[in-house]
Amino acid sequence: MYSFTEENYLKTIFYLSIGTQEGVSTNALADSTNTRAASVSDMLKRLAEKGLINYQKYRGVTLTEEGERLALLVIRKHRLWEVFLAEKLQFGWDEVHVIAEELEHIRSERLIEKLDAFLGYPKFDPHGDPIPNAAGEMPRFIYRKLSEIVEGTTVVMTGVSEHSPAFLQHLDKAGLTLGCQLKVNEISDFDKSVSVLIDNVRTLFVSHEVAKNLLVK
Amino acid sequence: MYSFTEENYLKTIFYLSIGTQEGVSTNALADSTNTRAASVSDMLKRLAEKGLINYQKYRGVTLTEEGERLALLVIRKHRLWEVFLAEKLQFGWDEVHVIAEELEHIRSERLIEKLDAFLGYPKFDPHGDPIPNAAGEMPRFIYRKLSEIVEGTTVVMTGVSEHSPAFLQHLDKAGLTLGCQLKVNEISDFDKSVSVLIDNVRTLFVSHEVAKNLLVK
DNA sequence: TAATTTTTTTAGATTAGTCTAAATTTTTTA
DNA sequence: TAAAAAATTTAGACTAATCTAAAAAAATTA
Ligand SMILES: [Mn+2]
Ligand SMILES: [Mn+2]
Ligand SMILES: [Mn+2]
Ligand SMILES: [Mn+2]
Repeated sequence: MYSFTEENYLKTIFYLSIGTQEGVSTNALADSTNTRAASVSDMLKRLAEKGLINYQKYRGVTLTEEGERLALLVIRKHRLWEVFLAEKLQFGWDEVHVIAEELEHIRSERLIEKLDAFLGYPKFDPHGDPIPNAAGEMPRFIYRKLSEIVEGTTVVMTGVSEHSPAFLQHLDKAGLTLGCQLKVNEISDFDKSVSVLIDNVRTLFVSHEVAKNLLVK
Repeated sequence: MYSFTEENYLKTIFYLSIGTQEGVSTNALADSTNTRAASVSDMLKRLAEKGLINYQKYRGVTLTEEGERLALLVIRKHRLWEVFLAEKLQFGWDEVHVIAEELEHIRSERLIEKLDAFLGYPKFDPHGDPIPNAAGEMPRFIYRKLSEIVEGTTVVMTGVSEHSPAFLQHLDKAGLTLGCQLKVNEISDFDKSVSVLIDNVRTLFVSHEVAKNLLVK
């Protein structure tokens, strides 16, 4: 059994490892976990001891196979609870993350398997992120950002790459939800803002900042 | 915000206080929390400091009003989660307690109010125990034990005073569930076992040990 | 490549919660 | 009511997770 803290470190290393081969740096971990580099060094020693990370002093860390499996099981629990909160308890997609941060540490395999069944074996969480399976495996989808789509193309909104309540509430106000159809009418030369036709019914201007964080397929 | 450990102590003091005016002893707490008396003494000092218990050295403890309110809020969460696990996830009433021991510490008022609504504002948990309200108030019902019912009387099973999986599984095997009607046919002079007519259809012999732990009205 | 800056690790403390062993207080017994 | 037993508290240590300050290593810059 691993502590909440250890599980959080594994999860953080997993997220910081995405899209890079290099090890995650001590400072990056200190930033993400709101601790100091010294505390991170201590924890890395312990996680290495337990065979969950590959760690050489001053060299950064990567997860071992077992470490990644554990990280993905925590992420599985996090995302399943988010689905529960959003679909069954009617929480907004901007509210579910903080609560799931606590629920993800509840230790009962049977609980999570039954929850999965109760939810109808969802494949994605409320933000469009894929849910790992019970073996700790997660399909990797490669989506493009709305900001990279050329004029005239029609795409579907499949996810977000920014999960802050402020951003998600902004999308709510704009009426941008997962699954909506987006036709890129025009991209402004001036500020790269995007004019999009939503679900063939209304036109919306999306700032480049927002477009960068909308994942589409 | 109080720690898991502090919440567990409050809950334990609450349960050990039931049916007595006297303070709860250090040893009783050590037994119930699987710690040593010395550890309990330490914790009692801290809880007293925070105004959650009335504590004088060597005299045992009682909860203050605030301490009792907090204990009842933890119990509220525990019992609501038990209802969720039993009714929505199809866990047996013998399985829900251990999982609820973890879930009861999730800190989100909105979560528990939404869970309450989702469950249809249940009044009792799967073992027949009443669920405190959001203000930390709990109705007190006084039920009798089946072992105290005189021959010829008909009663309804409303709860259990023993919550071990072994006992609950035993009741499952015997087909004794909350709400069933029990007519006391005969009480044995020899071993105090009770012959009961269940829901007017079948007769069952219930040992005194079991009868003592069945609450009826 | 030598000096400077940045990053990381070590050293030494702190806090919550726990322990064992010893001291103290209360309760029971004779 | 004094001695013995039981219950409780104190003393002193330990572990996990954190911190600040100092030392050491790596990376950058001149
Ligand atoms: Mn999340
Ligand atoms: Mn977490
Ligand atoms: Mn319970
Ligand atoms: Mn608990």
